Amino acid sequence: MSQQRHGSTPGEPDGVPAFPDLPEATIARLPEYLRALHHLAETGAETVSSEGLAAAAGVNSAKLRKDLSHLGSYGTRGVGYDVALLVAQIGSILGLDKNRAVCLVGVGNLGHALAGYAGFASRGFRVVALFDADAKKVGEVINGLVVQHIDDLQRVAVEESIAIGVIATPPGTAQPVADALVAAGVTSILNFAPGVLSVPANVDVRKVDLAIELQILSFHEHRKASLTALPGGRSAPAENSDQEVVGS
Amino acid sequence: MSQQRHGSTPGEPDGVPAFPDLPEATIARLPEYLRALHHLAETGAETVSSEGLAAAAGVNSAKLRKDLSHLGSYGTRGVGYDVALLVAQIGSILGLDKNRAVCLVGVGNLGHALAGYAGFASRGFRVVALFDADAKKVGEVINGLVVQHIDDLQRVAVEESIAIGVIATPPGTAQPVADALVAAGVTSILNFAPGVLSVPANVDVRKVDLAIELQILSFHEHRKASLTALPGGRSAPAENSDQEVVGS
DNA sequence: CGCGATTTGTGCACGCCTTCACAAGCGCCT
DNA sequence: AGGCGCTTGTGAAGGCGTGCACAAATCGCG
Repeated sequence: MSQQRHGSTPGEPDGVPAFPDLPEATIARLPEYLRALHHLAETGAETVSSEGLAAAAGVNSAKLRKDLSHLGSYGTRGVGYDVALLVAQIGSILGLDKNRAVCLVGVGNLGHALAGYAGFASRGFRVVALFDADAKKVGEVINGLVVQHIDDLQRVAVEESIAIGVIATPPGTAQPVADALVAAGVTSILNFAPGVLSVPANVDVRKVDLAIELQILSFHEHRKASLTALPGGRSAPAENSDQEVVGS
Repeated sequence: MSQQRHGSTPGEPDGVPAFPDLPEATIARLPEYLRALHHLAETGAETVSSEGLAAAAGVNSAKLRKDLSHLGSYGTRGVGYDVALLVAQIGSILGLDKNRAVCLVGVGNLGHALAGYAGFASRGFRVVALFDADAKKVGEVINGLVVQHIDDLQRVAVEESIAIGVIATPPGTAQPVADALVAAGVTSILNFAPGVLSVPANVDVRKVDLAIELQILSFHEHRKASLTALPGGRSAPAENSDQEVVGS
């Protein structure tokens, strides 16, 4: 601290700088903090200690304090953090106050579910368009949105100024869809299709592969099975304590 | 190398030890390697170089070699890796040859899609049971499986020896469901509900939060927007090259 | 007004992971 | 048989992230 850090950066109209050098690991945890803070706010809490918020978010309290210190000094020593202030700050840093428009490509099994997922709207995202390559799906209404043909992607993306695209197509068509999204000006992609996408350097891609998650669990299952096979009896597990989350 | 490393560990009936000390980061990448290898095998490739496989999996070739070296010496210098052998080895290490039984709790929007997700069955997992607390959902048939009431979880889990459970319920019921899974003997949980689960130390939990992924993308979108606002004109992006995946 | 209790913010050390660079090994060609 | 090119496997260095432990700061109370 000793630095105020509250002023705005030149070129940034609103009061919060963009934090270009925030550690990636911290960024990945901010949404979790935000969720925990919202939950605390609903219970009427005015302030939280780092210990309390850390427990609610499932992390170490030292890590939480270090993460928040990167955003500036928003706590009061001896008291804790102001819940409402922190909610506003983190939301602003994540750019959630922009109410970002998102489009979804591929309304198959998974895409259908994503189109109706309530968790998106409740956290600052608006799904504004659905696309599919299958003519039989075009025209279908899902959650109040009409499925459009993928050929209309470019036009709609520009009209609605969509910057984030979600790919929920079969693996084979993921790459051409990504190319189309990039051509339409999308600069962030969330990909649910297995496989590696090739995109320009200025486009960010995050991948979610449901089968990979299960395979990682399977490995640990395999490991646990071979451990309990030999050593000095460990049938009854330790008492219920805190969470053990594997991997990242 | 210089060590053979191919023999089995005492207590491990089959030929592949459980690799208790495999780095977590390596484990998380093995499924991606496996997918790339399957793809290569379909195209008829007999062997792959680390460079080629790394490209197909979207990672650095040095990282790939170090990862594979942890599994033993399965490559031939001057030639590359035997695709079929590597597929078998990684599959075995991940425990995918066990054809693991998985149960899914919560057949709402997302759970419905997961129940029909083809990617599970094609990669060594069998969804053998669906549960829900809503009496109106019980009895419904999804993808050939009948939705059962959550109260039957314990009985069914034991009958089918289910070790992996997937939670796709609303946030509020995730913790009781996790408790029920643990009580039924499940030792690995894949959680799609936002929030922190508390489980015994011997149970592994992996979390997938779709909204968090979008929020991370939103941050980078925010950052990019404030960067292009000021500096020496960067409107046209760099040429299409390799992927830039943000975060982990 | 001063003091003690409490909690933040951070310097520091440790460990994990990544990346480079190269020696060791293998196959092929002559 | 020998040499040459190619590729693996790995030692070492650097960077990042985590967690401890403590100084600095704030509040409340006597």
